[in-house]
Amino acid sequence: MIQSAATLFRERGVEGTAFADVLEHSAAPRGSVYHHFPGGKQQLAEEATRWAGEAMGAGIAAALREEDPLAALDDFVGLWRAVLEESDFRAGCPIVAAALAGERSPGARAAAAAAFAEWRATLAGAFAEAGLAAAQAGPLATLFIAAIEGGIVLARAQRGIEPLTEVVDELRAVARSALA
Amino acid sequence: MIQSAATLFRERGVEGTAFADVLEHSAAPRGSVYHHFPGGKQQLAEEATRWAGEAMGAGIAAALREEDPLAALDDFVGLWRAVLEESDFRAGCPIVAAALAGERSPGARAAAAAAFAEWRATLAGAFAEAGLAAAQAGPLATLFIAAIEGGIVLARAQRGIEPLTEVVDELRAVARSALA
DNA sequence: GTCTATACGAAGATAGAC
DNA sequence: GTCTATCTTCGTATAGAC
Repeated sequence: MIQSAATLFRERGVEGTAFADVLEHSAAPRGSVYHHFPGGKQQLAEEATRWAGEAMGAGIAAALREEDPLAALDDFVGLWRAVLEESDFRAGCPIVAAALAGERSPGARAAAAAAFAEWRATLAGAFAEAGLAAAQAGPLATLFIAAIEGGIVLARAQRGIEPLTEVVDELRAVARSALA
Repeated sequence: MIQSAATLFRERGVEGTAFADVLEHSAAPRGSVYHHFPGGKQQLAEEATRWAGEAMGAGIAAALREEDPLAALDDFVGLWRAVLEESDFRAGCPIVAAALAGERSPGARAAAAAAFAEWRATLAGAFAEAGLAAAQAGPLATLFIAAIEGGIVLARAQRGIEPLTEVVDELRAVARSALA
């Protein structure tokens, strides 16, 4: 159910996703929602964001453990490319959706901030391991996350993969020159 | 009224903004809404997005006409910093909000794509004028837009300006080395 | 615990008077 | 053209039976 919520947040955003949609999508029992989520939609949004953030963070960490940052970047963007194209550019990042959720879901926003911070730390660690000074690894990690997320937004807007491709090509060049 | 809609989209997104909110914010006459916007909320969202996109595009073009890309970047981000801090990090980019609007506002999404494309062309032109090869100016412009928009999302999530500052510092370095 | 039914409010859209 | 009143739909949340 948390998983379903995260999936729907990708396409419709937090505000645009109704409780009934989540129930339908997850085929969960209708009557027990407020048993498991006494905090209502706020709580569901928060837990879904946290779950998605940690899942993606684990994926990032695993990739960076097995390969260098540049190879991981390619893999990661390949996944995004698949998500975008398979959804006809309707699906985006659930963490971005949560970050932009309004006052009605403050918990989701906080969970999004935590996810971004975790990703940044992981990526910065990998950059440092690859030889970058600590003071440079952090900001570079922020650039990577911001640019990729922004590239996904642009790709969704124009319903084409090119913006993300261009962003990643540029990031690759930046990382190469930074790590050189 | 279009202006009010764009303002509200910044904070609440397209789905999160109610018609009544726009009326209240703009102090516009209640009864004549469907006179001016027979297409309802879809039409309002589309026109507000187009208006905001053109206004921001004009600002970008004006800045790039008077100064070099690096100086314009600083000015532009200074404006964003003010918007973010004055709104306590609740306000973001209305074009991003429109890009993430669901199926219920396809016109807004299209207008967002047009805005991004226009900005990209303007910025790429400035990079070319500054001496960059045409084949490199376009992708670099995409990186700039994606990274800044992503930085704004990150800043809103963590309610702090640092992500945007870091992104811009990195972009400045990238542009310097590209234009060198 | 899970179900159905429903209360309550919000939001988009329309009707008809002025 | 602009107003008030209202219709309908939808969405969150709750109540009470099983």
